[in-house]
Amino acid sequence: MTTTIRVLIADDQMMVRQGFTVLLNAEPDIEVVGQAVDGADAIDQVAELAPDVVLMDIRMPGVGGIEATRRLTEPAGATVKILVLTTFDLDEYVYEALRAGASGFLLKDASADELAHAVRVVAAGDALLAPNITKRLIGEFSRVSAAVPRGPLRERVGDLTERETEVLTLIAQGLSNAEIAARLVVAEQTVKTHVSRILFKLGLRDRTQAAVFAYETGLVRPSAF
Amino acid sequence: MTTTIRVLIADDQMMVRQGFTVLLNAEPDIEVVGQAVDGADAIDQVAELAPDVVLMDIRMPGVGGIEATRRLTEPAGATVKILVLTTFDLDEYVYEALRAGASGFLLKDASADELAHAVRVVAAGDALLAPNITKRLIGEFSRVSAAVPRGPLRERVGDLTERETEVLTLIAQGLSNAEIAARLVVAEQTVKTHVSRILFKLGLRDRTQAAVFAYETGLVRPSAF
DNA sequence: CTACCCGTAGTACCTGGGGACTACCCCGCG
DNA sequence: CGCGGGGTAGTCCCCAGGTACTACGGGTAG
Repeated sequence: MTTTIRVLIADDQMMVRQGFTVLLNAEPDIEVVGQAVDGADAIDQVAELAPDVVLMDIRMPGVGGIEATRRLTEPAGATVKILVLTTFDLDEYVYEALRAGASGFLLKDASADELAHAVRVVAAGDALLAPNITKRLIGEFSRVSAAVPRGPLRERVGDLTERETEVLTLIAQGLSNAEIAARLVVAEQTVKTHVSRILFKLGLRDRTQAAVFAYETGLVRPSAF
Repeated sequence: MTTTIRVLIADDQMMVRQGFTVLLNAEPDIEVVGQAVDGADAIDQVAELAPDVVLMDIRMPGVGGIEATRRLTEPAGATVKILVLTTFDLDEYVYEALRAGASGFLLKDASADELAHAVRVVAAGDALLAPNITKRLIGEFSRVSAAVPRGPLRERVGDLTERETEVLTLIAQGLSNAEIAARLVVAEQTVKTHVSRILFKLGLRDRTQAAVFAYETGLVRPSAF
């Protein structure tokens, strides 16, 4: 914590690299230990210099910033934090970068203070986004994870026993009775009994409706989106 | 930008209200115009005072902060921004608050500077989260939306013809072949042909898996409620 | 102690769903 | 002009899935 934060700057434009280097070296607790001109170079230099934080531009020739971020954060033992910097705040970039493992996302018009603060935050293991990006992320998050299942349907799930609920979730994964039986280590007929009771209790006709029911009530959720 | 930012503070603890009031009134561009002791009070005062930003505590007697946030942001014409403040940063609170429409989420241990900065950010229409919360949100976002966005599954839907896609969505609503036939005004056998081709093209076994597929790829979505 | 629920499992039966064909019509494209 | 793909539809066949009914051991609420 008391040691200086070692930073690597990856950007294809020399002016940008030098500008940020000057800005950051002005901070007593931050030291720019290297510069990289593209993604491949960044990966090499990270291996060599072991910086704490990489300031990563997205638009770079050859291996881009997002791909480089992915490769730097992919390995299990990776400890380097990536702070993505870009001129544009296109949604795609942001989401891709975050999925790639970036700890932060700033626009290049950020002030020197903000930049230094961001470096400290990500070095501490936290994350930081430019305010308008945070807003979009929240919006996206809400859109994706909204749909709180609290309807009358949801209630009916409560009528099912624990075992029946278990079977229902397996039905909702597309498993056949035989597969469910194998999974639960019971006879197939037992599964059929459960299935029948589930359908009866929920007032459904067949397993397909049961699967739909499971999704609609939020018992199971789409693993993506 | 030039006008002062009008802030309402909603917290059941008087000490907290007064503390924040003093802190914020020290800022030249921020003015605390009112205080509320619980969610219901906050809703009333917002209607009366029309503040730009509400500092909202989550734990309050009666109508809690999250419910109050929901009611304040629900109406289409709502312009007030909610900045949620809490002592604890439990995940559930954060996600619920963001879904409820909050623009920001800070811990009460934030510095005066951070608080004032946060008020300005949300007043400007952007969003802001405490760093460690940002980190968790990013993690959650990645987890939720990373899985299969551009995966092989999504592509495969493209192989289906228009009619087949139509049939698939009906399958995913739990309809039987006969019902689908009636809906599309064709013979049941025609539906069976479509279903067979759908299963073949998608590499699935039965209509239940097809329904699951439809949900997983986002072709159909849980209708919420 | 009795009654009930849950999970288990069996037998017998019926049908909707799905596979494997074949076939026709229409339309757009080379 | 012929060819191919999409949508339609038919036949034959088989089985997974679902219904109905019975049954039994274990747990627990009354």
